[in-house]
Amino acid sequence: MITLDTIDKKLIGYLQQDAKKTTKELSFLLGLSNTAVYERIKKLERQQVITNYVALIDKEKVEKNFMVLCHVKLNQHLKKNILQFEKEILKLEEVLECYHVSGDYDYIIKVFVKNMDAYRKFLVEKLTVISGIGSTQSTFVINEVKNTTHIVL
Amino acid sequence: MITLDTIDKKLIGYLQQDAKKTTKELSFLLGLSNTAVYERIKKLERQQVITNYVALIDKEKVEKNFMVLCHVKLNQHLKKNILQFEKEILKLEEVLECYHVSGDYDYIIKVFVKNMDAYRKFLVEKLTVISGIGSTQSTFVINEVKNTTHIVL
DNA sequence: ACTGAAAAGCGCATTGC
DNA sequence: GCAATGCGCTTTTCAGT
Repeated sequence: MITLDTIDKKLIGYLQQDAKKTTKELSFLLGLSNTAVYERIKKLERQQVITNYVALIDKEKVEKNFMVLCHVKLNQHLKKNILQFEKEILKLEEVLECYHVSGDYDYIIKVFVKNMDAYRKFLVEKLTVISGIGSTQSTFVINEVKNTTHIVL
Repeated sequence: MITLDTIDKKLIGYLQQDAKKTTKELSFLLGLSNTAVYERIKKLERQQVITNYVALIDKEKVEKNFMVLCHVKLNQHLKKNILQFEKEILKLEEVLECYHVSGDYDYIIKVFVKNMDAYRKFLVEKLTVISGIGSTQSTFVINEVKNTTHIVL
């Protein structure tokens, strides 16, 4: 079992906000030595608490700011259909997230495309061609109020 | 208007996968010199195409892997209610994402907590105390099939 | 805009406290 | 478990094309 003390949690918090912070800066913020901070980061990486470091981009600036939450229902809950659907979804680059959920629908997927036309194309050419899909229902995002990757511990 | 050429798009792709890649590695991958890559990255940062660099963590390892998609309906669509709700949501650390959406509900929020008990507490103590909220409907995530921050250009 | 080389700063490993 | 040293690499700058 992994146990994180207060300093680890603070450290993870800082790195979730800015991965480019140097150990020097972090050691100042945490009131620790350079080496201590370095060892803690390496440990968190080794334990796979920190999985990776990524650049985040502005979706508007790259014209991928048309976002849709699409509810998907399979027509039969056969293991074969489930595995097939999940395998195909992983391949679709327009789908950033996919969750198997409780309730009326089986999956909720988050899709990013350029505009409505691109979405229509995605729907007819990529999503609904997956075998086993019963129905879909698209919920369009009018405004992104909040979107962060920062999990507060 | 920002225009990105093929090299920029490739570069953004690499950095979205691994922000720790050195300019040396990138220059090899892109077939450019160190400085050329460096200048392109700096330009993308200046243009705010790349907004920031973050560490991603394993939600299971930090015990925040109980995820709920909660649909929220306001009782009246007054500008006052909307602004109030959006302001309060920004403050809730359990809410990582919030979208104003079309359809039967007004907002969909993505919530990360430890377990069902923590979610119940979040619901009664933090979410439903926001004035103007009409109703909520919680959709529980059974399994995370896909979750990436990588937008393919 | 790209190249190449040279300076400044940081990461990383090691030593000793 | 922390401070200090030193090497190597990376980032950053600069002159030149």
